[in-house]
Amino acid sequence: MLNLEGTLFCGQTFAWKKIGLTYQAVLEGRLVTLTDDSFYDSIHQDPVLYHYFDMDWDYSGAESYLSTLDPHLAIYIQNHKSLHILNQDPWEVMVSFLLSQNNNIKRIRSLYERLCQHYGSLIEPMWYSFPRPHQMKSATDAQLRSLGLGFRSVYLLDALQNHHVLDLVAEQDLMTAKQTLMSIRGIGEKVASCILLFAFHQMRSFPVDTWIKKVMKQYYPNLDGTYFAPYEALAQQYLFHGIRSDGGTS
DNA sequence: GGCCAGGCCCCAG
DNA sequence: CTGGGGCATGGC
Repeated sequence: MLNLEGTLFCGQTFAWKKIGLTYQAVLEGRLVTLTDDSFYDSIHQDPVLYHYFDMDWDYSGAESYLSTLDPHLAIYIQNHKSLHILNQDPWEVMVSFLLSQNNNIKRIRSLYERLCQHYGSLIEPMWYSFPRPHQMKSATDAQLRSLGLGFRSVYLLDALQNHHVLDLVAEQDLMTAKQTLMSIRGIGEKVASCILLFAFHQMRSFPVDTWIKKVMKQYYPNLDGTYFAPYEALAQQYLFHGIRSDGGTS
């Protein structure tokens, strides 16, 4: 029983909107509409969605392991059970998390949407695809700044010029892949970890942002992500989503 | 009206 | 190599 709202709004993707009881986003060139009730019908009729929602990974096994390992995680997992890690497009994830630095999720969403509207393709009235690199070829620093990217503008321009490194990353081991990604201006340790997790499903990845720093300091002062091995990424998602939506566990 | 946001770059020590 | 200031912008 996948936690659809949690999965779509825990900060791993910025593409989805909730409108009434429906969840909508443009995915691979078409508008997808889901509801909690019809979710399983939808994904079983659609291999693209089935893979996007990562239905074949053993989430309940990992949840059991983490719940037994740690009492704080047990609470967050109970409260938000069955968050999945999506299989997203690497270019889209790279850009999204370039925009994420020193920024908040609301504003990341709005920047993401502006990029779609200015450079993407119109799919249906009001709905645009996320732009492919070739669609942004003419983008200039001034233009991107006028959309509100600020200092992140030069990072996106560098990513545009070097987007082909994503082809290498797919073939590389975790450490090498991270180094490859970090060769792009504006991609450091944290953003690289997010790309490896959200686009390449590296479940050993453990992105550390300001929220995770806080929660690690409070609950695990002498530990790092390896405490949660081999499910670092899933633990990270529950800690991040849990601390932001519930606050502390006690 | 400051403070902060899914950080990173750069430069001083 | 480590620490900390600066960075664009806007939601709160």
